[in-house]
Amino acid sequence: MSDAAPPAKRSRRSSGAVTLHDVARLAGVAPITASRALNTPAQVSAEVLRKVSEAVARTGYVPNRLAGGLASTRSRLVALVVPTVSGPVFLDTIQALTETLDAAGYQLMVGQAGYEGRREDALLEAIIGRRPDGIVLTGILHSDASRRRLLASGIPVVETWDLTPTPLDMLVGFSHQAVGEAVARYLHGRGRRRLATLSGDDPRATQRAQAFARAAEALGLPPVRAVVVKAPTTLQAGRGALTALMAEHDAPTTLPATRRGRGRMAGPPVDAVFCSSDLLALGLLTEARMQGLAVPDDLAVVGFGDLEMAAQAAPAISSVSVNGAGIGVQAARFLIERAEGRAVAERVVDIGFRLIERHSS
Amino acid sequence: MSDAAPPAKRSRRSSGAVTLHDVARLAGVAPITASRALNTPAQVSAEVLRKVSEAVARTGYVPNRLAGGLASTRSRLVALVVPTVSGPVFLDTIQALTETLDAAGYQLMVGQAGYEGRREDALLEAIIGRRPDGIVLTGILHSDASRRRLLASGIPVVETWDLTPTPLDMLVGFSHQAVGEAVARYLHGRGRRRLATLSGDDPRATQRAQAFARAAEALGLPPVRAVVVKAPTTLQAGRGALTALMAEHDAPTTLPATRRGRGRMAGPPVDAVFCSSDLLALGLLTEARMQGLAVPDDLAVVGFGDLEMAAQAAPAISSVSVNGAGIGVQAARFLIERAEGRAVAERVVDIGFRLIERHSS
DNA sequence: CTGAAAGCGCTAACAC
DNA sequence: GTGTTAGCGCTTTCAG
Repeated sequence: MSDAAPPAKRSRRSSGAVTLHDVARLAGVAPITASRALNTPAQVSAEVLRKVSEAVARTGYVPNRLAGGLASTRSRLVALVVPTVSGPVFLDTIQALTETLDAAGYQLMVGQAGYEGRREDALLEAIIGRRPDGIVLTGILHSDASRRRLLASGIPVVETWDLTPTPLDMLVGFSHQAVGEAVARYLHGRGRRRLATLSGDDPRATQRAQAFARAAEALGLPPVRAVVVKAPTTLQAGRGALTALMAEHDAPTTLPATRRGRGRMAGPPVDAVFCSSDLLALGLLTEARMQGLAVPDDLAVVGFGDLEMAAQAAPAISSVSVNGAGIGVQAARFLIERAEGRAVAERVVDIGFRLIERHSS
Repeated sequence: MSDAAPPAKRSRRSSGAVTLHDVARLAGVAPITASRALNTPAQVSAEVLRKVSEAVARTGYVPNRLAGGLASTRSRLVALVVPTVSGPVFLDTIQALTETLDAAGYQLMVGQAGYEGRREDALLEAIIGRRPDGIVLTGILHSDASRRRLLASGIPVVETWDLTPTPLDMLVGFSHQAVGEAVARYLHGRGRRRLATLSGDDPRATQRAQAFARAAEALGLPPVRAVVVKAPTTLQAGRGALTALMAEHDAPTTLPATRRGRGRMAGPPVDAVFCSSDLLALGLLTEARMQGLAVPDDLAVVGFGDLEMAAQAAPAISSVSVNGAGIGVQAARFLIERAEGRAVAERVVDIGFRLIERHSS
């Protein structure tokens, strides 16, 4: 551009950092050639490759991915939306996601939507603005506005940790309904009759608890007592919930009022609890022991998430195990495939779950 | 540009998304005016503001932050480097960081460096390439090459969770040495004489353990037995370590060989253990109880991190509490100040720690 | 295999 | 208050 007469007025800002131009000049090639040496080394002669590498090393050049992303419409960035990072549940997924993406040259951006769903729209706008090559959602999307926005953006999306017949795009998760049913059948099979749930108030925990209650009813069991605590769940909440669970008066249930009170038996009102997290389960178990309730004899406890602490507790806590890392790996693969332009054949993966039986039930 | 004759050949790619141009055209103003309406509404007439807002709403326009960042050299992105997200220790910091940044309109990008320090350089390059407005490091930086790179990039940096006389830039943390000393003095004051450490092999845990051992020596206590496990620490590792800690033969210590064996007394070889995490402490405590060792009578246990589980364990575990959220908030503030162009007066904040005494010691 | 030109979508500098 | 112009640093397109 400025090649001839005027002293090439160094206008405007310029971050001051080394650019591809500088590298190219030092290597004695055109900028585009330097670019190719870095991005598609196969397309360039050995000689050029050597000179460019040397220039990069000498200058400490670090490519500006903002510029690259703008020019190529590929940001090599993947965004993740979690309710909060402070729950241990999604940690394995985050870890696996980061590692798998990283191995393919992508970075992960994490956003917290909170459990209220309040910030979801704002967060999504911030994410879309960065033009990520993919978005991973934990759970399925609530707001309709957000759904439309996402669809309009054309960015590949993976919903995770849930299953729905109407996925936005791609999906890797499992059925919370199936979990609730499996646990109910299991406890029934172990001779438990007075079932209860202790759940955080997030949508997925609620789904499990409701399916659990329905399955219990189908098995001919009395109404399931349901105690709900605020998400994210804590040990403390688990401890505090014992009283509510064991109270003699009728606790709120998910069944119609006409059925309440039917089929009550003598003895403690509850002989098995399905908790929506291992944290709740451990808290409950701790408190039960302190109050002289025998686990599992008086009370069976089943958790969810299969955290290390569930296995290491005394007694060891039965729990529903989900392959969180597997979800992360699969989600990353989906996105990478798409980013590389390959079409994804199977867009939905049910990763399943396992009920791990331990001493608490 | 193309205003006259040729049919303005719609060249090249164009992501297809709505751009500021489209919004401006619809609102009947120049692009820069639309830009101002969005970014600095005070500089624009009410009439223009209304028309632009309407155009944005109608088109579903989401600004391309890649382009904005490139043009303004402000990406509104902050990068965080953690060893791994799978440890609960930094979760509060991540949470607080995300929230504080978010409130100011910044996004957080998370990178995992691993505990090996192997990936650190590559990760840093990936981060610098995104031209974030700030970088938060957990711990202080090891590799010299990385230090130079970071310095050269000119990006504001906050080191956290540690203290050093030679910070790279800004710093918010606490002294691990002071922690080790405080715990040693505390246990000595409680009448414990045969001290031990159980630590992950990360640099900060090692620092605490070594300071603990030196302080014990200064107090005239026998050599401190040191058991080291691989980071990240787990409950399992804590359980497994009991045997090594209680073995009668000499375990490796951090003191010279000539001092070993001096001052040995009758009874169990160890009567107090300082663990580098609450996970280790809880595992140790669980195993001790199973083997019939009374806590705290036979064995005092102190953890680190003050996780909820420490307080909720039975017996409740004494622990060193660090204000992880405070670290996150302060780090975010530092970076925001810098990004807004304000100079940061005090560049180092010692956030301190508290030893929480509970039943385990 | 290498290069020149054009422009991704936005904002900093000046004008008016 | 608003517009014009010129890039930010890179990569695509098209030509050798």
